[in-house]
Amino acid sequence: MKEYNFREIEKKWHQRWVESKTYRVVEDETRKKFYVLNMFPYPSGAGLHVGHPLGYIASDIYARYKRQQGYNVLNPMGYDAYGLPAEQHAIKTGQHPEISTFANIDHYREQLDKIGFSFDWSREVRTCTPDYYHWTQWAFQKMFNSYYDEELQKAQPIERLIERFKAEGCWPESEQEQSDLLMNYRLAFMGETMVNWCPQLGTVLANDEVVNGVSERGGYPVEQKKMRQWCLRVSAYSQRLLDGLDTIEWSDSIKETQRNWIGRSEGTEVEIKVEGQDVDFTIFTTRADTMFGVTFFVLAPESELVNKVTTAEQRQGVDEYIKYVKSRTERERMIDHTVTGVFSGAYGINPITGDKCPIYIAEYVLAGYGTGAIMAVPAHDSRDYAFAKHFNLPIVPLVEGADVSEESYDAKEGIVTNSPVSEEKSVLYDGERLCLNGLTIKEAIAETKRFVKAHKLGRVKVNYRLRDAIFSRQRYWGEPFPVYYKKGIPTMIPEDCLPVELPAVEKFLPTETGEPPLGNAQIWAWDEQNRKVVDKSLIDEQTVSPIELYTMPGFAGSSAYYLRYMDPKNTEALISEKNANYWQNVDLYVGGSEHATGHLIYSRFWNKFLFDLGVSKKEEPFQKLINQGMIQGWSSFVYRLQGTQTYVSYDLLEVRYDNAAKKNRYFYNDVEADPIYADISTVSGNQLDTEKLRQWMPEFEEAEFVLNQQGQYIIGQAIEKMSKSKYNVVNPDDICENYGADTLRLYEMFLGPIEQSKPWDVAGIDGCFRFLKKFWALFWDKEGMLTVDDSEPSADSMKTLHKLIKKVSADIEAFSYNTSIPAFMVATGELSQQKAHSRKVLEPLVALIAPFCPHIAEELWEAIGATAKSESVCDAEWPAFDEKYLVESSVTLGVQFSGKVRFSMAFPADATPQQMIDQVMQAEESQRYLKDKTVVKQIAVPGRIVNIVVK
RNA sequence: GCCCAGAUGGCGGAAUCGGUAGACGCGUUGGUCUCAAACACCAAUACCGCAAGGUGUGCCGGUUCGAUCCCGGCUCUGGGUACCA
Repeated sequence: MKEYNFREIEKKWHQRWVESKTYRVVEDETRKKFYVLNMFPYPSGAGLHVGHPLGYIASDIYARYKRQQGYNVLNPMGYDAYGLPAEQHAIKTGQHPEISTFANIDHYREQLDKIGFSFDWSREVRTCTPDYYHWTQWAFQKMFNSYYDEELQKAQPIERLIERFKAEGCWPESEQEQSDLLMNYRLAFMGETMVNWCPQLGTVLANDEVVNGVSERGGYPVEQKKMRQWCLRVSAYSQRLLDGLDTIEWSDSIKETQRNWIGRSEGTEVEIKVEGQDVDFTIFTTRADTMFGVTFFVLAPESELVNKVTTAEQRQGVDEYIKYVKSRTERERMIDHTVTGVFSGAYGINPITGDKCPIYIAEYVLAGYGTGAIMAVPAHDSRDYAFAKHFNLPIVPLVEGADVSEESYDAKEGIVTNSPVSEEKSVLYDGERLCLNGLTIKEAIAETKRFVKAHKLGRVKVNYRLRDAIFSRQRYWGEPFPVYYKKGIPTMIPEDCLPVELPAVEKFLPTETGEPPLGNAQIWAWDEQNRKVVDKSLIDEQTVSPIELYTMPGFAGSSAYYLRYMDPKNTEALISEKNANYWQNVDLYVGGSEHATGHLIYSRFWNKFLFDLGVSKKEEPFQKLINQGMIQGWSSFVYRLQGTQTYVSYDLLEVRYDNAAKKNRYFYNDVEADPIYADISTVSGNQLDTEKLRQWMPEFEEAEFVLNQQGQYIIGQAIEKMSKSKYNVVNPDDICENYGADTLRLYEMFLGPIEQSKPWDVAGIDGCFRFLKKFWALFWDKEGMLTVDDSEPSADSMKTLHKLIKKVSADIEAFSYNTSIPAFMVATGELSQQKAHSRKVLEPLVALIAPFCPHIAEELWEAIGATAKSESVCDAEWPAFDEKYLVESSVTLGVQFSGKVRFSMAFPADATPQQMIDQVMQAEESQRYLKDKTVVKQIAVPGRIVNIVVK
């Protein structure tokens, strides 16, 4: 038999695809488009691991399938090339980050090419190249020059706002004041905001880059700091970001995550007067029904009101408290929820009851949400309750039957009472008093809103948790801002001078004076007259001004890359009108769910802005989203006795659970052993190759091992995310080498549902490889000659084929690849049994497997001299399903007695229920189940079941 | 705490409409081939039982002729989020 020589086959077709530009995509108005996209990778030094291709393979199968259906499929790939690891590598080695980044990209490309993707590499983008970040800078400038018009609910040119200010007579004289005024409206603006400052990384971080109070990358502590930063007014789009979720096909869980992140809450703002002072403040509440239960007010420590309100006697205490709050890191605040706070000395007046209530300052109220001030209702809010108990403040229950002696009653269910307790406790407004007694909580909220609105005590307000994104970073390896400071006023470098290229620097660390790394750049000033970047020494504060030293964050370049693929070489625009109209938006986007509150929010925001500008043609960038699960790695541990070079086999250790640290600790003769990662290459099964470990890293050279009785060193194992630092990365290269790309593709899909995370396990890979060999064998006889002929296929073969077409088509549409591979296996077995050699069966079979295993498909397509006109199987028509081949004359069904299946029986396909029942009642097998029994009921559903209920 | 998803053999996982639970692969066992091993191929494989038969989709209950699937109540696991008023 002709051998399945995958190495030769795959090499041949990789060359062929490159030579004949098989995957080049050209806009073609006569064909329907389909846009498939993968989240582009960050090219890390560790290279591609087996987790990366999971999503790429899934989308490649879909792309190839759509292409065989006749769609013009755009399936591009590129690199998210700016990032912290490259910068840190540069700091360590002094080598420019571009060098390591490009080297990593080359390595990625080499690995990707082995797997046989149908990417159109002519459209590759890299976020760090000037021709790409030109348009990142351009979009930033557009945002700077736009504001969000609340009436039109869309972005508008800032000039319109200026005209309006002029018309209303509130346009200031000085340039500085004009700039300050507009900064409150621009979609990209400079703001003095509390930022997540990471001292170790020397930069600010966005909310989604902070996880559990430490930086996502590196895990360094993060503190709150007030800084002037570039921000994007993402919050302006809150409602549209929320509404858009209903129009896209994403998983419920990721939509829900985004809804929570946007955090819309409808509530009421109420104005509170401070007793004896000419100050009021506004509180926000979603529980307007509890106005009668307010016993104190609380301000956030960062609130500007704190200073105004604090009385002289309390000044010292308040100052000390503020100092204490500032000293706490984000992390400490998150972990430690002990009640802290201080009395300001002032009292606020409850406009509904007329009561005066003390105003406290406490860190449990956040400055960034609502108005930074709350009314506290300890009876019905657990946080207020804890605070009231701690400071001995009164607790007034307002819901019938609510017992608040032990804890607050937070539920929004029940009948309102005590509201008001008496007439004196309710202020008269225009002859009306608010009275909520007897209403449900829902009704009471609505009634209070009406009352507050009617008597101008406040307003109904919708708040969003979503914050504006901080858009500057104190780093080198990012997009430079196309901004200079003319007399201190941020000014845009003219659009036609873009891109402003990242300048060269000697050192990638911040300067000695604490400026960001770009402070090291000598040629970094803007000459207005000559319209170019010049040496800093020329700065004269007239026509030559300093350029921004910040760079843009990681999400800048990744927010609109999908648009650039539509027209990657365009030097005049981000995309041409023609290409934008043709490709519209991404039909299928594949990537990890970990981007739910980062990239996938920023991208939607960015696209909505470009949509308002008319550049993007669809309001939502990604119509359908599939989140591939993570492929986890098996991490291996060896256990080193503390203070020694002795490593003890896992099975000899005593494991104790440390409740305080919430982790296991290991002991050998009461000496503690620390788990240390060992590289998976030093391990086979659960045993360590001690020699390999000694050679792996110098720190193990002197290692001594305590082995178990069998003379083995057993390792500890854990399933974790694949990561370089855990030494559990399995790369796809070895699999390609040993089994071929087609087997790898098949196996990764066969592993389980695409959206599910699962540990990498090579155990089943042989099964996939065997299948491909069997599939290959369908086409050749013992002498290695083709067996394909032009004979008429048997009915059985046609049935097998069409069953397969139906199953595979439905599976691909549903991204359920793991179930279509078994279908191929079964069909292959059947066709082999049937000795099917007819071209009419085998040719469609090759077309069916092409999306999964393109190499073997191409080879067979060529070998059998496919009659279909397409040169490459990539363009082979997707076989049409025909029901007629599946029509059966009889149907075999399970026969149930009292709901229990007893035997199976063949029925004519067109039998009526009565005929089926009759047939069962007369059947010999039935008699034993009918004996001595009474028939209670007879049910038959054609094609489904027969059930005879007996007693 | 809140939100979301899930729980099926020794393992990964099928069952897409409420109708024969366990497809397919791995593993295991037996066999063929071989001097032998590997490869390959064939057969068996949910559990208990010699068998007839019985029990089985995390647990308890419900709806139904019939429930892995629908409803109510739990338990556990994974993920997200967390002073958001």
